Amino acid sequence: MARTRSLEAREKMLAATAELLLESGVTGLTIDEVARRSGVAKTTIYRHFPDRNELIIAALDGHVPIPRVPDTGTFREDLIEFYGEILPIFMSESVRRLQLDILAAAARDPELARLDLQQTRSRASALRTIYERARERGEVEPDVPYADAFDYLEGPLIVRSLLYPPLLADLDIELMADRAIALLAPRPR
Amino acid sequence: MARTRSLEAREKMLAATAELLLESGVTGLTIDEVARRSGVAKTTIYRHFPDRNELIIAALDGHVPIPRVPDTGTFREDLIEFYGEILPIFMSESVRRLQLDILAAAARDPELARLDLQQTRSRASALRTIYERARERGEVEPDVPYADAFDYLEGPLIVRSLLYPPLLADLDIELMADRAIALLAPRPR
DNA sequence: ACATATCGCTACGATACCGTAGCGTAGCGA
DNA sequence: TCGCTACGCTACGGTATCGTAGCGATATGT
Repeated sequence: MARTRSLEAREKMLAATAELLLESGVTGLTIDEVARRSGVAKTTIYRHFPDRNELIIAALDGHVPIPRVPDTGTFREDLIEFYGEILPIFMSESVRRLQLDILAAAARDPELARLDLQQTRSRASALRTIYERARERGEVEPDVPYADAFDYLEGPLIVRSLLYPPLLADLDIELMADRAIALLAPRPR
Repeated sequence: MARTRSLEAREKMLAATAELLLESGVTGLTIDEVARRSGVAKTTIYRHFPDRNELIIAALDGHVPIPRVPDTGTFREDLIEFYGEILPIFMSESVRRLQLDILAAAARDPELARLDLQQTRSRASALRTIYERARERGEVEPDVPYADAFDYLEGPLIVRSLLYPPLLADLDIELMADRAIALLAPRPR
C-alpha cells in the first residue's frame, strides 16, 4: 500500500485548514482556498473527507489546545497559574474570532455543535479539576453548583474576550482569582 | 410627492429583514430572500439601501430592545428588576443566535462593528446607570473600575447565554445580585 | 520491474448570491 | 386630468462555491 503520500497530503490539507480557520473562520473557509494554499488538489481533499464540515472538524480535532492542569497545593496559586496560561490564548484576536465563529456556526449547524462542545469542554475540564481539588481541601463552599463557580472563575475572561477584547489587557489575574475565591469561600457555620 | 408607498415598502422590507436576521443570522441573510418574504422587489430594496450591510444596520437600528432603568432606591432591588427584564431576552434561542452572529460578523467586518457596539452599549448603559446610582449612595466600593463591576454584574448571564444556554434556566437572579453586591461592597476602612 | 494506490490537473454541472438595467405600471399630488 | 415618482418584474453579467468526472502521472511496496 502507498500510505506515505496519503498521509503527507492529509497533513498538509489539515494544516492549511487550521490556518485558514483562524483567518477566515468557519463560515469563510472554502475548500478551494484550502486546496490553493496547501498545494493539495481539491479532488484529493474530497477523497479524504466527504464534505466541508468533516474537514473542519478533523482539522480542529488536533488543534484544540489542552491547558496544563496546575497542582500547586492551593486554590489561589492554581488559579493564577491557570489564568496565566490561558490568558494569552484569549488575547489572540484570531483565536477570538474563531471562537465566536465556532459558537455562531454551532448555534445553527447541529453537526458543528459537537465541535463547539469539545472546544470548550477541554478547557473547562482543567478548571474543573482545579476546583474539585480545592473543594476536597475544603477551600470552597462544598455545595455550590459548579456552573455557578464557573461563572465567576472564568466569566471575566470570557466576557472580555468575546465582548470587549481591549479590556482583556486590563484584567488583573490575581485580583480575579481573589474575587472568585472570596465568592466561593466556605461559609462559617 | 408620493411618499406613502415608499414608506410602506421600506417598512415591509425592514420587517422582513429583522425577521430573517433572527432566523438566518447576519451571514445567512440574503437580499433575494428579503425580497421574497417582504413582497418588495429586490430592485426596490437596492433603491433604498446601497448594499446588504446598510440594510442590516437599518433593520437593527429600530429593533434593539432598550431595557427600562429601574430606580427602586436600593442596588439590590434595581439589579433584580433589571435581571428580571433582560433574562427573558437572553433566554430566546433566536436572540442568542443573532447575538453570536453579530459578534462574529463584527469581528471580521469593521462596517458591522458599529452595529455590535450599539447592540451591547444600549443594554450596558442601563446597567451602568444602576451602578452609578449605587455608587452615589455609597453602596459600592467607589474606586472599582466599571469594567470589573460589569464582569460580575452581567457576566454570569453572558457566559451562560453564549456558552451554555441550558444553564440559563438554573440562574438564580437574587443569588446573582447578592454575589455581585458582596464583591462590590465598600471595604471597611 | 510491475501492479496498484494515490495524487494532480482541468473541466464541468449545479447553485446561490450580488448588484444592475430596462421597461412597463400604478399611485399620489397639483 | 396630468405628470412625476416609486414600484414590480424579468432578465442579466459576474463571481464564488460546492462537489464530481475523467485522465494521465507518480510514488510505493512486492
